[in-house]
Amino acid sequence: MNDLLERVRAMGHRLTAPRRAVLEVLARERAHLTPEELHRRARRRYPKIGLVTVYRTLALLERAGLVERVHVEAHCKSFALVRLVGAHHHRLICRDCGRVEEFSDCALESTLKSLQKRTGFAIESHQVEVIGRCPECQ
Amino acid sequence: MNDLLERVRAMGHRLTAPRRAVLEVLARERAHLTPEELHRRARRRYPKIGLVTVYRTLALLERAGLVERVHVEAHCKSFALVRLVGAHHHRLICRDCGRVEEFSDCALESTLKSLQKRTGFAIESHQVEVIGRCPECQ
DNA sequence: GTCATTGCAAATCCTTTGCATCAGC
DNA sequence: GCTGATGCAAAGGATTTGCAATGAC
Repeated sequence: MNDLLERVRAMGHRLTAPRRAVLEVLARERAHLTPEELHRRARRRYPKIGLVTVYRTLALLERAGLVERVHVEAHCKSFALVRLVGAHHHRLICRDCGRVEEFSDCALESTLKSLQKRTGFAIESHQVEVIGRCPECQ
Repeated sequence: MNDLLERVRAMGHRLTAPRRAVLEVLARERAHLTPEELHRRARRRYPKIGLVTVYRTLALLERAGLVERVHVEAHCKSFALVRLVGAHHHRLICRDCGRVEEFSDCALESTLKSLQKRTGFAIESHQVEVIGRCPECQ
């Protein structure tokens, strides 16, 4: 949590109460949340916070690479904190509670290499999302 | 193309001119398109078609599993035809022209097995998206 | 002829912007 | 105190809905 705050500050941004509230919610809940859900929860910590600020904070955190969109739901409206910061990472998501676990060992290298050979594409990146049910929800 | 039309009809839906137009565009362009782009292109085949019908057709095709959302862009607004129908499949997408290639050999079985063991999640599905530049765009 | 489908307009969301005020540093 | 950040209201987009007219079967 403190490292998150430090990161925001290090990028030259101010550490304001609304930003703290959003980051605290994201860090505490290990799930992906829509801006609306995030707003509702952040309000419990800082009642004055407006939905607009949540949007702006998410945009800031996304630019900073601290938060990413999750693609399980139809419209991809929710966000989750990036934990394996900076590193190559993917997500394992509980379809019931939305809980997010990260992992980095996707073992796709050889698959990508043969794809590249077969299609002629110059492969630049990839994303994996695994859906399941977490131990608690089973 | 004809198999697509047959599928729609087989599900008990009517084969109307607007639906043909949308399917033709999706089948011809090997890329992902937003509802708006799709509308613009479909209009060339059937000028009366409204944007609303494009939305409704996409919803129908998505329910039928013939079309899926693509997640490259920030808001996941675009759709692409599913080619390896029914089968397990993933996408290789050109970041410049949006062209989509499908593949099914992701070789993730052992990765998922060990993930499942490590996290206790009951894994149900996964999706992979690979981004790169196609031969033409390089 | 029947009933699903369409197009239009309007409603409804979701997200972004403009602007005066506020608060970190 | 300077300047970035906030909240509010309003604008802007995207998507959905209501309804009468149309067209597939």
